[in-house]
Amino acid sequence: MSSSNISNEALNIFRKGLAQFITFDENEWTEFISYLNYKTVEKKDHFSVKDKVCDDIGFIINGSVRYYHIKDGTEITGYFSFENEFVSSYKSYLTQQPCTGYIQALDKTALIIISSKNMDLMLKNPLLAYKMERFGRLVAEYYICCYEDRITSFITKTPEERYLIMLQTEPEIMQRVPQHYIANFLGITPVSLSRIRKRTLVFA
Amino acid sequence: MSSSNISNEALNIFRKGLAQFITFDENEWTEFISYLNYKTVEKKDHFSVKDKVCDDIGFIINGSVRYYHIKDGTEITGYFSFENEFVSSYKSYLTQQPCTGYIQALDKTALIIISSKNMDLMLKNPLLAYKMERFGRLVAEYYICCYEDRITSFITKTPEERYLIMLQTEPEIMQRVPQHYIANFLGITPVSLSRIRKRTLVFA
DNA sequence: CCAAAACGTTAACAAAAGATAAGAAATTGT
DNA sequence: ACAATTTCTTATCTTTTGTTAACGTTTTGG
Repeated sequence: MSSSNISNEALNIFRKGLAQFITFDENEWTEFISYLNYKTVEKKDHFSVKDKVCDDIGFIINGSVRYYHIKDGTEITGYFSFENEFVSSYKSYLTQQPCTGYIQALDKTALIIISSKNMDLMLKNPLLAYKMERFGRLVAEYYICCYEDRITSFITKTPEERYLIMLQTEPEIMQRVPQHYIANFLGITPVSLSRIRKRTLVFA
Repeated sequence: MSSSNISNEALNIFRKGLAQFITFDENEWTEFISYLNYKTVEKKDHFSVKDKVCDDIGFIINGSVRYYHIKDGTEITGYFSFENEFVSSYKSYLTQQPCTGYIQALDKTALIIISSKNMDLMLKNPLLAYKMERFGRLVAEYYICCYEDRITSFITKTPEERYLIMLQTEPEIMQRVPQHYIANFLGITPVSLSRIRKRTLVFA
């Protein structure tokens, strides 16, 4: 894991990615980027670890990560993040409580980082406060929608249905991550997913 | 379903409930409450219905509601809200897309309502905009934490474990809500929950 | 390039959950 | 108070999933 200055290329990618939520004028942008850091995480290294507070929210410039828990000595992968997405152990970041799981890079991953300290400073900086509150609101609302869908699928769908839906709605994830992580994500074992695949005979 | 003016008692309950997220000075409060409505929903009536946009977010003064989907003609209850909690079909409210499910009162329920139109107006009202952005952020972040926990439990726990944890962490819900709704909430059938209860022999 | 590790499939068996139906118990509405 | 409805349990049977282990393939790391 290394930190350094941020390239203009990375900043431009970030600015485009943020446009989904908020845009800055030049004054604001200049101020905003003074609060950012840059970090790279080598493949298999960890972005955050269990029992430590996750102090950072990251925006992935390139690479990918998974979030996993350990249960009975076995890793269980709960979600993934890819380029142009945020990654954090949100509950830990937001509440400053220790993480219950790990975030690990699946590839060498480059991120722009907003530390919780810098986020707090921006929320107190008159030039940025309003926009950062709004930014935080819109990002949180975006994730609420994602999470709501996911919970609904656990409640109303069978594992097989969740798999078939995922094939259609998230073909990218299906191709980029190992199948046993997908199984965890769907809430089943890798063996069970292999059987579902054989049963449904839908190979994308 | 009826609307009317809001009693001071209800407003005080609301103000206390909001204090978890945000406080208002008297000027702000006077302005804020001019955007609120009051509504009662009779037992078994609906707060929001499938295929219509959920235009309201409600704060429950008293009563309770459940959120359910219909799958193959059967109702599947996804969550509950009680006194001093918010209720909405959040994704529909936030994105202005039609609901995928129903929100129904379990008892006669009284709510203070923030319509999405009034929320938009407050977000444009200079006296309130900043605080409402912040309020929205904090509420959304609160729900992200709840949802994250729930997804993690679907990924890492068995139905039996989820039941036992729920007994400990949400005894209130267990007592107030019919068991077959709890089963849905846990992601299993009512018959299966009955078996788990027999197996574990833990009756609160 | 080779050994080790990781990954996916399959099989066999056990455990759990789903589906359906029947009946008891509790609640509700009139 | 009592009939109707809802709720919970139980039983039976089927389907699915979990568990463990074996095996072949692919990928990884030196």
